[in-house]
Amino acid sequence: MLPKTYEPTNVEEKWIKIWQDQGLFKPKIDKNQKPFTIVIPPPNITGALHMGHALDETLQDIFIRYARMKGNNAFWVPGTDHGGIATQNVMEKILKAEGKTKEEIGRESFLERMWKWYGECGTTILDQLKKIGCSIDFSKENIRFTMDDQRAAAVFQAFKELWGKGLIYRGERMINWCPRCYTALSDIEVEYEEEKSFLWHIKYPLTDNSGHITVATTRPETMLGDTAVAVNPSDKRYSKVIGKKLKLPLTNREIPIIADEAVDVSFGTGAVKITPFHDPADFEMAQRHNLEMIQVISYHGKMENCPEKYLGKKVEIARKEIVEDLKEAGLLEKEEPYKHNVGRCYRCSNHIEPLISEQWFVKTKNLAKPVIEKTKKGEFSLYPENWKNPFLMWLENIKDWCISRQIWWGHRIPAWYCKNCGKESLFFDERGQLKRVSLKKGLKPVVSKEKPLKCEICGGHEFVQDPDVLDTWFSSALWPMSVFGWPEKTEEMEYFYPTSILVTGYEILYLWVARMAMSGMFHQGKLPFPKVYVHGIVRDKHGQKMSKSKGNVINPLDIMKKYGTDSMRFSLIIQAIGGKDIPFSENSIIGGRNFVNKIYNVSRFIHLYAVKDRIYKPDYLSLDETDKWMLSRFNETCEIYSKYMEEMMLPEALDRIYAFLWDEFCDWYIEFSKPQINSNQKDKKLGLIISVFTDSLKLLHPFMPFVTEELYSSLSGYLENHSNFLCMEKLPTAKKEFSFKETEKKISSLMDLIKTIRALRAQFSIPPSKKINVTISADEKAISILKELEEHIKTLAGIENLKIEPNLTKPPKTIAAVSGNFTIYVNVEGNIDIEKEKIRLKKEEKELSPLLEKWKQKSLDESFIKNAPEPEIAKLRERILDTENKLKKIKELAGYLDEAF
RNA sequence: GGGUGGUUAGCUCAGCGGAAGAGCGUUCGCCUCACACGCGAAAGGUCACAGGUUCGAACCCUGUACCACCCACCA
Repeated sequence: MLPKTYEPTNVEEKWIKIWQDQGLFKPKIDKNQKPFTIVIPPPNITGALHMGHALDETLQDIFIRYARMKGNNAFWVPGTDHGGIATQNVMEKILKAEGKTKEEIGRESFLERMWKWYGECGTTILDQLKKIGCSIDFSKENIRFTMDDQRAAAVFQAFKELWGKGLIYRGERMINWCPRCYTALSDIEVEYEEEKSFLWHIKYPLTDNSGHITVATTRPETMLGDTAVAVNPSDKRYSKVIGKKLKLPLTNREIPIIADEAVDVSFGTGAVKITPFHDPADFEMAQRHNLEMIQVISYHGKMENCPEKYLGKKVEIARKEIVEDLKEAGLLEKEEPYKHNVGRCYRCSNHIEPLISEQWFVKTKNLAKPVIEKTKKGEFSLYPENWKNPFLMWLENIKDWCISRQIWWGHRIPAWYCKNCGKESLFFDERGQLKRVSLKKGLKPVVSKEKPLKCEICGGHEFVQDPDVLDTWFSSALWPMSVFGWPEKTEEMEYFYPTSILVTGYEILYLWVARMAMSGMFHQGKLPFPKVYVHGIVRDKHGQKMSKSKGNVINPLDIMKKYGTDSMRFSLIIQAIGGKDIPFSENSIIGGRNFVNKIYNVSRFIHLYAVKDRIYKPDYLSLDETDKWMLSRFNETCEIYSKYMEEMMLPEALDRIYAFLWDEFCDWYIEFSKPQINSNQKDKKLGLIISVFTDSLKLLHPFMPFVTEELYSSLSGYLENHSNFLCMEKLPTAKKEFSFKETEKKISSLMDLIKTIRALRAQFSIPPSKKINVTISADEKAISILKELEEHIKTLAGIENLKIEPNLTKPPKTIAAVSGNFTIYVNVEGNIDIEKEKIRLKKEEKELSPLLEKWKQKSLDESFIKNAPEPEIAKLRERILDTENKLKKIKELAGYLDEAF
C-alpha cells in the first residue's frame, strides 16, 4: 500500500537524474520543426538563488514545457552572469573575512580567486536550477557564461562595431560615483530613497561688507567646492547684487553672484550655492557661466582640496563639523527639517556621490530609435501591456550610458594606449600598474582584442590596456546573440535567433531588456525576441521586499526541501496574476502542497482498484450520464486551458485545471463512480478515470513537472499507448464530440439536489453514518430524468430507501426542502423541533420574496424589455418562474407543518 | 512634479456591463474502505467615497481620499 501522503524529495531527485541522463532537453537543430526558444536571464554568480529566481525560472519552464508538449522544438538556453560589481563585492567580503583586501593580493590573484569562485558558485546555481525543475539540458557544453571565451568574443565585437560607428566615446561627464564600490555607475544603477534631513540656511557675506546672501542647501559640506552663488535674473530681491562677490565661509576664496534662469525664485531663499563638481544641475550651470570646478570630495568619499581641518574626513563627519563651525561663526541662519531624495548604490546601498569624471559612454539616442518604432508598431510587445508606456517613455528620454567601471571583475575595456604617446595621459600606481587614463591631452586609444604590436603614430611597441572593465549589463545586452555564438555565423544563430519570448522581472526592464532590444537591432537588425513576459517581485506576506537586513528572506531551497518543488511552483504561479508582485509566505504554500497530495491520492485510488499490468481503456460506446458529464467538463477545461496558455495567462490556466481536478473530477466524478467500481462496471469506469486523469496530468505537467511525471509513470502500465516520459507527451486538445451540454445541465441539477439533501441532513444533525429514507417529488418529466440517476443520489446523500413519485403532497413525519423542480421529503423519527423547522422555511421565504419582487418589477420595466438582449430577458423570466415555484412549495410546506406532525 | 497600478469576505487576492467568487482562516458535523495535506455543511461583503453614463455598474466615465511602485537635477 502506498503511503497516504506524497513524499517529494526522492521523486524529484529521481526525475532530475533521469531527464538529464536521457538527454531529453538537449538542443537540436531540426529545420523541419519550429523552434521555441527562451534564453535564461542569467543569474549572477553571487551566491544562491532566491525566491525571485524561483518565480522567473518556473515561468520560463512552464512556457518551455508547454511548447515542447505542443510539439515545438523547445530549447531553453542556460547560463550564468559574472555579475560585475555585485560579485566583486561578494569576493571582497570573503577576503575581508580572511583579513585581506583586494589591493593587497593584487589584480591578478584577485581575478584568479574570482574564476575559482565562478567554478564553485556557478555549479551551485546550476544545481539549484535543476531542483526548481527547469527542463534545461545541463551538460557542460550547453552551459554559457557571460565571461567565457565565446561571450568575450561577442563583447569585443559589439565594442568594436559601436566604436567604429562613433557610438562609443570617452568623455568627462557628471557621473554617479559609489565611493564604497569605488566605481562609476550608470544613471539607472542609482536608487533614490527619501531621507529625513535638514535644509541648512547659510549666510555668505558680501565682500564689500554690504551684508550677506543666504543660501539654502541639503549638502553643506559641498560648500567648500562652491564657485558661485546663483539667483534668478528676474528676482528683484537680488537684482542689485548680481555680479558682486561673496566671501565663501570657512575658506579664503571669493565667489561671484551670477544670474541664471534655472534658479527657482520660490525655493529656499532664491539663492543657490553652485558646486559644479558635485551636483549635476550646478555642473550645467557652471558650463553656461564658465565657472571653475573644484573637486572637494574624493573618489573614496573623503574631503579633499579644502582647508586642513576637514582634509581626509568622511563626508558625513565633515558635514557635522562644517555645520558646527558655521554655527559658531554666526553664519548658520537656520536649520529647517527637510525630506529629500538621496541616491544610493543599487549594489551596496551606500550614498552615491555625483561627480565629474572621465568615463566611457555609449551614445544611445539613435540606438533607441528603432526599438521605439518596433514597439509603437506592435512588433515588440510587453505582457502585461501596462509596461509599454513606461518602456517607451524611458527609451524616448534615454541618456547616454556610462559603460566603464573602475572594478576588476568583468570584461576589460578593449582599448590600448601607447606608453610613449601617453606620457602625459597615463597614470601608474606604485606597482607600475596603469590606474587612470585621461584622453584630454589628445591620447588616442587603439581598440583591439589583443595587445597591439606597433603604435601607428610614434612607432612605439609598448602598450597598456585600459584599466577599467565594462558594465556587466554590456555583456548581458548581447546575451540573446552571444549564447548562439555570435558574431560567428553559426547554425544555432541561424536557427534559434530571434528567440520566442523573454521572461523577466520588471526591475530590470531598462537595465537589461531595453539594452538587449537595442543591441539586437543594432548588430543584427532584428529584435532578439518579439515579446517580453514581465513578472513582479516576490515579496513577504506584508508586501515588503525580501532582504537580509529585514530578516524576511524566504529561501526557495528550504521551501522545496520542506514542501516539495511542485508545491512551491504551484503557489508562486497561482498568485502571479497579471505580472503583479507576489506576497509570499510559508502559509501560501500549503494550498499547493495540499493539491499535490490530492492528485497523488487519485493515483493511489486507482492503484487500489486496478489490477497490475492490465490495460484499462474507456468504452466510449457505453457512456452513462456521469461519464458524459465528466468528459464534457474535461473537454471544456482543455479549451479554456489552451486559450489561457496562448494568451500567456498562466495562473488562470492553472486555476482551471486545479478546479477541474479537485472540484469536478475528485469531488463529483470519482464519488459518482465508486459504486460501479465495486461492480461489473469496474474496468470500464477505471478506463475512463485513468484516461481522463492522465490527460489532466499532461495539462498540469508544465506547472508541476515532478509529481505529474511520477504519477504518469506509475499509471502508464494501465495505458494502451503511452510515452516513456510525460514531459515528451502531446497535450490533449478539446474535441467537439465530447461536449455534452444537455447532460451538463442534467447533472448540475442532480448535484443541486444532492447538496440540498446534504444541507438538510446537516441542519437537522443527522449523522453521516445514519442512512435516511427520502421521497422526491416533481413533475413527470423531471421524474424520468431522476430515475436513471437514482443510484447516485442514494450513495452521495446517504439514502437507504429512495422513492421518486410525481406530484406528491407532503407525507407525514418528514422534513422537506426544495431544489429546482424537486421537492424533497426526508423521513424523520423521533422529535423534530417544528418551530425550528418553521423558522427555517420562513427564513428562506424571507430571503427569496424581496428578490422575486425585484425581478418581477424588472421584467415589467418597459425600457428593460426594449433594451436588454433577448437571452437576458429569457434568463430573468426563467428565474422568476423557478423562484415563484419554489416559494409556492415552501409556503405549502410551512402550511402542512402543523398537521403533519 | 509626472506616470502606473491598487482600494471587493478576518487575511491574500480573482472577477471588469446582466442574481457578489477562490485559497487560507473561522464555526458545526464527520478518521464514510484515495486523501484529516481529507469529506460534508455553514457563517462572513452599502465591492474606498462622491457624482455621471446605461434599461441595468464592483465592472465604463469624471472627480476625491488614502496605499504601493516607477520616473524626474528643484538646491
